[in-house]
Amino acid sequence: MEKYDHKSIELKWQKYWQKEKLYKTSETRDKPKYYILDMFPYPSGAGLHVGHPKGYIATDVFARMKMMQGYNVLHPMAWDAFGLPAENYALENKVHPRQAVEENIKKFKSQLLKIGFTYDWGREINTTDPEYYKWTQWIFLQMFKKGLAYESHEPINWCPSCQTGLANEDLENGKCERCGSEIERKPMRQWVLKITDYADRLLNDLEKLPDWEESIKEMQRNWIGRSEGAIVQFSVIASEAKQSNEQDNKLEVFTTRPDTLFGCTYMVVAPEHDLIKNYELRITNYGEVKKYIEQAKKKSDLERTELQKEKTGVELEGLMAINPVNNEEIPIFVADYVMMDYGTGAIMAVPGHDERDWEFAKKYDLPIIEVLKGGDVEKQAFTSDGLHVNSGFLDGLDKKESLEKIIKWLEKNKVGKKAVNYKLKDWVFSRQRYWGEPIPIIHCTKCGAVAVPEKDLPVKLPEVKHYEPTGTGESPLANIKDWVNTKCPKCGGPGKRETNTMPQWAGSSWYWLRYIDPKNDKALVDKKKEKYWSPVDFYVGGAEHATRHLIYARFWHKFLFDIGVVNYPEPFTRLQHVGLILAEDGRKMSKRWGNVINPDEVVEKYGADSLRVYEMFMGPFSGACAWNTNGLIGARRFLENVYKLRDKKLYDCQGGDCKMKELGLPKLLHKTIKKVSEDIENFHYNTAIAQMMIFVNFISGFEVLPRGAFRNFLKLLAPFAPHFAEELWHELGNKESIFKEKWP
RNA sequence: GGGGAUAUGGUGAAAUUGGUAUACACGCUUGCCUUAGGAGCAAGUGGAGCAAUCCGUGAGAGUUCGAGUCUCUCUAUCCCCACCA
Repeated sequence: MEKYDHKSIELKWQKYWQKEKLYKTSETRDKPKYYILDMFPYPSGAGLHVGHPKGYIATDVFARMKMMQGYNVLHPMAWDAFGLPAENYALENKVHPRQAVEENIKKFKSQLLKIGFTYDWGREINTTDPEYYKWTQWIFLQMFKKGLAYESHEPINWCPSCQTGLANEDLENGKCERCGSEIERKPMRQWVLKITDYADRLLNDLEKLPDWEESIKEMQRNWIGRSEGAIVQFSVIASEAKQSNEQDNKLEVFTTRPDTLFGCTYMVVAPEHDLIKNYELRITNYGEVKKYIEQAKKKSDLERTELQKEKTGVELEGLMAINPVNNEEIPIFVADYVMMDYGTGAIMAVPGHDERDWEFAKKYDLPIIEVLKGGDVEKQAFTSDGLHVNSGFLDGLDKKESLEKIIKWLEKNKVGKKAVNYKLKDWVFSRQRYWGEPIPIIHCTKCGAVAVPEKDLPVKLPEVKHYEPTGTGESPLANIKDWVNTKCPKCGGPGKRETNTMPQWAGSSWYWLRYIDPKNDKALVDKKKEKYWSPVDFYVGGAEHATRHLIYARFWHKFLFDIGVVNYPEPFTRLQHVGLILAEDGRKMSKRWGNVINPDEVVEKYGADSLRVYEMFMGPFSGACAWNTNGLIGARRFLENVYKLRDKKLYDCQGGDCKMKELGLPKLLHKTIKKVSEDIENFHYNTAIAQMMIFVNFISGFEVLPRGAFRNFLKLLAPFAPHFAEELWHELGNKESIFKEKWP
């Protein structure tokens, strides 16, 4: 009895597959296609830990089954290598980011190669390759031409530690998602992408994605945050100007409940609101107001939201607003419980029916009017629905009727209109860092921001002596004078290059298209090839990308669809998220805790096939699960039990006459084939493996084994333990790869 | 505060349309064989009891001949968002 020697087996078949070019994607389009995609990794300095390959193994099992089922399979892998992690790693280790990325990719790739994936490495791409980011820049230019990329001077999120601006999506509880620093608001020039133009389509088209997990779709819906309501205009008057008939200004608010307008007894603006600056000379207590604003500014976003215990604010004395529905004069406050980010940065306060407004009104002794029946507004805000009272022409109506009526009234009197508001903000698209795609724009004093002509793409990232962030709000590129100074492509006069770079998410927002046609230098992707391969049939990756990468990716794809580059409006037909693998101690695997397990060691000691079987057997695929070395040994033991089957005497069933028929073997085999096939399709890998174990436990008890049953079993096992199955397959006397066989 | 998910042995977890709860694996117990280190093999393993038997899927109610599964209420944990107007 020979011992199962995983090392020689795995090496042997990896070489064989490479030699036979078994995983090269076919260029012919004569078979049905299946495009299965992993979220590609950042090649960080730490290398892979055993959690990373879980999703890759799952897609690999799936891809192998689809191959055997006769599909033309596209299963590629690449590197998302721009962005802060790579740059920070480079700074820490005092090497150039390009060099760091090269080394890290080498390391990652060697780790992946050992696990035996079906990746077609001929389609490997790298987002930092100029031939790749040429097209990232090209997409930006198309957006610029369509007015979807614009410059803004609005205050944005600034991370003082990473020294760069960030998008809303890059924050976590008011802190930098990457380094945990509290972010500041900083007004600065930024490139912004108008993702809000696509908000409705990004939301509505989720309905066309039945094979996306509901939880991910729900996260996207919440992130887009559509709410229907109305914009209402209030006139603002300054008491000193009353007689002089000074033209009044308007203060606009967004509300989902315009029907409660009769209950509005005061207004609040956010500390950053323009109204305050515009009325500086009319606000009689401007000093006090200014002091309050300064204090509010000092508080980070975090403090502003965390200190919910007591609301604060200051009245803008000398100003009054007119409630358009009853012409009542009401006071205006500045208070930091109103956020500049959401709606118009101002609210109409209805203290009878909103808890925050009620709390504020109680504190500052403001009138509370009941306009919905059903509660006691003296005791607390009544936030449920009720019939309207004290509401003039809305009295006696319910929510639906009164909303319709008030919106009609607002529109007729030109003091408001029906409106939709989104939580989604335009995508702040520039970073003041070195390691990113240069934004292909030239600034000219005469012509303004001018697109770099397409023939001059890519705008290559120049070499620079110091790529540390400057901290001045300018990227390190700004110091390279001979790169910055150039000619305006429009008028030929002196121009300066844009020195901001693109955010980390740019390169990953379209990469699945490049795999289809990786070497094309005439177009981003050949449209005929795209029509065949797109959309991605199955996309597997971490849930943490639900509201960033997956929204950005859908946005870019829809844009490319609109300008005719691609044939389909949605990029990913089916989406599945991977559950984390935690460390043995139940915590996240991290260098910090010293609990990281390197797949190289596992492969060395137990073999890639054991690793693959174990990770698929751990539990339901989308659930988090702690690593357990004993469980891994269990997987190895299963393979050893299969290995022992080699010692059994094989016999051929003649004309359906199987000696083991009475024992129920054919029935069990068919059940196993059915269960494994269905479970792979549904990503229930743990039960697929359990069923194979049942099969092996059963046949282990006999001295003989029907050859056909063993052949079929090996085919079922092959996607999970490819080297192992290939070895036993060839031992049976087969000359071709088991992956060229038909799935049972 | 809003949204989503989950809750079954010592552990990871199974259980078609409601139909023998705990498959498969880990761990543990006992024995055998060996005696250097991921050992192997055999038997056992939800709880209580000598036993027949009784009790068991977070808690409580309901529908049903029958509920882990369906309905309602509650509790706990996890994830996402959050002073969202």
